[in-house]
Amino acid sequence: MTKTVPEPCINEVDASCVETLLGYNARRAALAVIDVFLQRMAPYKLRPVDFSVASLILHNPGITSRQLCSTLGILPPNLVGMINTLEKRGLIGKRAHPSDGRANGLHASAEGITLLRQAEAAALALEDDVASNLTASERKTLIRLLRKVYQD
Amino acid sequence: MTKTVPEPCINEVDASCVETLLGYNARRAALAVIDVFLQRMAPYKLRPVDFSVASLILHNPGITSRQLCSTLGILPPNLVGMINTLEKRGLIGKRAHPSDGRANGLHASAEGITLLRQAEAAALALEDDVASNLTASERKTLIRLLRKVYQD
DNA sequence: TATTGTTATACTCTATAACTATA
DNA sequence: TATAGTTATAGAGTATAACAATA
Repeated sequence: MTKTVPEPCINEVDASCVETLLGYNARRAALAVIDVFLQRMAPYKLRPVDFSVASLILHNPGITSRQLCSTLGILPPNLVGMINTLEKRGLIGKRAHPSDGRANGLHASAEGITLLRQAEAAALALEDDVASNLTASERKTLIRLLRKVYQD
Repeated sequence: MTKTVPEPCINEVDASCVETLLGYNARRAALAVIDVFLQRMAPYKLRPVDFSVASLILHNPGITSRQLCSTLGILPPNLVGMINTLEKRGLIGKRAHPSDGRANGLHASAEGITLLRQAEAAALALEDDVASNLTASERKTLIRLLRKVYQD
């Protein structure tokens, strides 16, 4: 009989205690996608948040800052800089809101529309790559289940 | 025939442009879980990262800082403070590594083991709550698909 | 020469308080 | 009085460079 000697140094880390947790896996997956996003969207100078903001403006002409904040879960003070940057780049513009003198309606400019369409195509393409280990059906399921987690 | 008047103000925001993206949904879901985590784990004074680090030490006695970093995707300088805090709280301790004089083997103390077992039970309970809209099968599928996104 | 652990530090992201203009 | 947008600022999170001790 060989005596079992205790081995105080870890060769293979057992990460099952965290890998079984939804929060851990969601965060790791989100960071992995964001990592690829930052690389591939660099030509458009759009971070994930900028892209979400600009894309929502593109598809919702006249949307207000407040609506962007509540949709994306951003705090108003943190949106100001993003909007100003997009405006300085000539991608969006502010117009007087038709019924509320305090608010601005946000609209994509002609250049904004052109660039954002390219950016959206690039975003779809990078998501195809980052989800290359998933079938189309699995990807659809994944998104559906993620929405069930954070929606109400 | 009533004339269709263009409506420049958005009543219902169309967020489909971002809600169809994997990255967006993964990030929103991760933030939702982390939000609940911060509230429910406050009694143990453990943020998500602290919990992951401590839990890995508990289940891998003798693990090194370097191993923790590569497992969790943390940078070494950012781990130092967490380890020191856990040590000052008396939850973990450093011992000389058996074969590498540069490294420390990290071990949970008796108090650490007691607290971390409670914390792990609390983590499982809060994940049950945050995933209450999912069946057991859906939750298992969700975690499996998330791992396929960020692994290799 | 390469690696572990560490310090110092810069940069980004997120959160809070308070102000103005309008509803 | 409440809300939209803004400013200033504090705090948390994340990143790089450089160093001492050991492999």
